[in-house]
Amino acid sequence: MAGSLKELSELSGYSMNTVSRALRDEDDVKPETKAAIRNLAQQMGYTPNRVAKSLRLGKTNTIGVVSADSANPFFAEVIIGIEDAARSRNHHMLLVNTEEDPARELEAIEVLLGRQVDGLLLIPVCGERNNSEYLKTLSIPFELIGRWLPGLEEHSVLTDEYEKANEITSLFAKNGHRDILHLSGPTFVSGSLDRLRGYRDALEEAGIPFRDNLVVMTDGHAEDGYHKTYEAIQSELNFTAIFSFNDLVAVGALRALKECGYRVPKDVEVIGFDDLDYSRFLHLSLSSVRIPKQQLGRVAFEELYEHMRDKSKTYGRRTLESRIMFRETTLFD
Amino acid sequence: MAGSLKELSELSGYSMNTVSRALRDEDDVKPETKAAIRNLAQQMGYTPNRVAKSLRLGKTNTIGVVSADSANPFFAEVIIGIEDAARSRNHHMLLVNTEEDPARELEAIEVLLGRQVDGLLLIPVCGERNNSEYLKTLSIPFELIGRWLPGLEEHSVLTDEYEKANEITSLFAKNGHRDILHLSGPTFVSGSLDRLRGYRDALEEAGIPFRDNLVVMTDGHAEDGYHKTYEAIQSELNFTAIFSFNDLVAVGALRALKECGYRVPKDVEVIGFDDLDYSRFLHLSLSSVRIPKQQLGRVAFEELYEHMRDKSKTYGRRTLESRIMFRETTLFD
DNA sequence: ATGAAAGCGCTAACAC
DNA sequence: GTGTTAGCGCTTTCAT
Repeated sequence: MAGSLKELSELSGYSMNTVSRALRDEDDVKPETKAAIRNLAQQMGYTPNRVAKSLRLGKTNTIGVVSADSANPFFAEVIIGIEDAARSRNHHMLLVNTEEDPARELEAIEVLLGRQVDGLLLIPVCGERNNSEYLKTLSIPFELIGRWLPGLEEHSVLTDEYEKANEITSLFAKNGHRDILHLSGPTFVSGSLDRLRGYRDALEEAGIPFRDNLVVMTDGHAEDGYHKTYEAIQSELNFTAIFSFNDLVAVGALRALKECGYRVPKDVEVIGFDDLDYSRFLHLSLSSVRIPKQQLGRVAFEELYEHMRDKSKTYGRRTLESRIMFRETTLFD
Repeated sequence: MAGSLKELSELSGYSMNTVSRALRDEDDVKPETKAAIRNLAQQMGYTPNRVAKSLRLGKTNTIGVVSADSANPFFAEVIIGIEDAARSRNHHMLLVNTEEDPARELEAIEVLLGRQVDGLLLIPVCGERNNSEYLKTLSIPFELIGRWLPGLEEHSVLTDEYEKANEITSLFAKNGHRDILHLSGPTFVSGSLDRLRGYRDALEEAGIPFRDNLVVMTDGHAEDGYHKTYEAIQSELNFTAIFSFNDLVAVGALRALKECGYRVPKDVEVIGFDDLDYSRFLHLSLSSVRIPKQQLGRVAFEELYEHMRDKSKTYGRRTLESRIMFRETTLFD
């Protein structure tokens, strides 16, 4: 396997330079020479060493992807989109997970820089101890996906979460609901805030007083959705509709409702967010907001790619549109 | 940012060699020298260039991960496990997706080799047109995860799928079921075969004749599970139990059963496979086989790591144990 | 159309 | 303890 230009040079009788140019199909090499060299290369199964190339060129054709939560099916889809776009641009992806830990995120970025990635795509850790200040000092291009960081809004590719949260809540209100439980996401995720704001503003617009205890924070997973809903019911918190931070939490909530004898959507209407693949096939197909997950990844990469090609390009926020899917857990359509 | 040893050398007055050794904390450098150099490095925010290091050392501390289906929550978990183990060994991961396409897989491996990865972890495409012959010619270590390839069994880290499939089917049989529908996985996934064999052998052991039409192939996703189950019911295929290839398919099946008026588990018992996170929280918590997904990834990496350290080490198959979780979609326990 | 030589940033072998 | 030198495999001037 492998081999090197030097080896090819010795075997072919041509200089390393000519061999290099021939293999890269430059056009100032005589066709016959080119053919001979390429033949030889093929024969000995030569594979160019991209590490050497990267060192020489000061460019690795590699991006770093720093994900806060890649077990989440939502981000798994986003990452597929990134990979897809990267591949079509001849780039690769070093993937690092942070488990929502800012220290790990910082470390990840540093080590990726050492590895000379050409750009960075992050699903960043939000909340108090975020790395926005550090990110601002970076000398390579970077984009944030599905989340935003104060002062770095222009670096984000987002969706219309506020608008959809607002719309959902407004619809509930129009349908006569006054006690709408919001199973919110963790505060360290910026989307939680956007969705909460949408909820809150919609209530205000509908003239319904906002009530603290109708917002119950979850960690964004099914298990917590289940427990928090269960507890809410036990504590005799009355509600007739649930706007859930995401589908996972909604699945847990549906389970708790069922165990407590509530019928969906008759007694309680439920809507999720994200629209995961299987949500449509649940016992009650789940109403949700369809976010273009793969596209989020693709757009983020393309945006990053632009900045890698033109370092002077200015950043601008991108917002993709999502769509509310009305299914069996809600009554309206 | 960045800088280089040369720069540090000039600024500090020491030779590049000394600088290099100081930064790597070798012990034949005078403590004061070391301190001075490290200080300076810190000051100017020096980050060692790992690309240059890789070239020099002929070692990248990077593994290639070739996944056939990383949108699948099952493999998403596996990949978390890989990443976790890799990180603790100071390795990184180039992730490439193949979408079950052997041509893409081949291309992925080739380009990863060009990138000088030290080892390869694959969730390989199985079936007719697989790349097992090519894999055999590889000069770097590799491991297959959760799937096997003929002639490369020793390179796999697997779970006891056959045994659990057998056990499940036997339990159904003991419970009096004679018409057990198996929603099988696609033939291009080796696990489909193992699970099917387990089903088949169990029937034989129980003296129940195997019937072709009780095995319905799916693509492993919820949507197909739904459609295939729906069709099976419409075609008046009688069955009183379903052994599903995985949880996703089972979710689809549960939906179809509900739409057709069957009650689970009274009319039809259902069991899945894999035990995804949210399966416990479905309307009916799903009985399933809990596969240690992250551990699968971790063990595979450790196995690979051993081989990267000692190229002469012989390969041996690893089989991890899974566990059947009895929940509400089945009657036995 | 082809070749010679330099250099990307690093580490290792060998000297002193 | 520290310095000198060579070289990993590649591309890029600059000659010829």
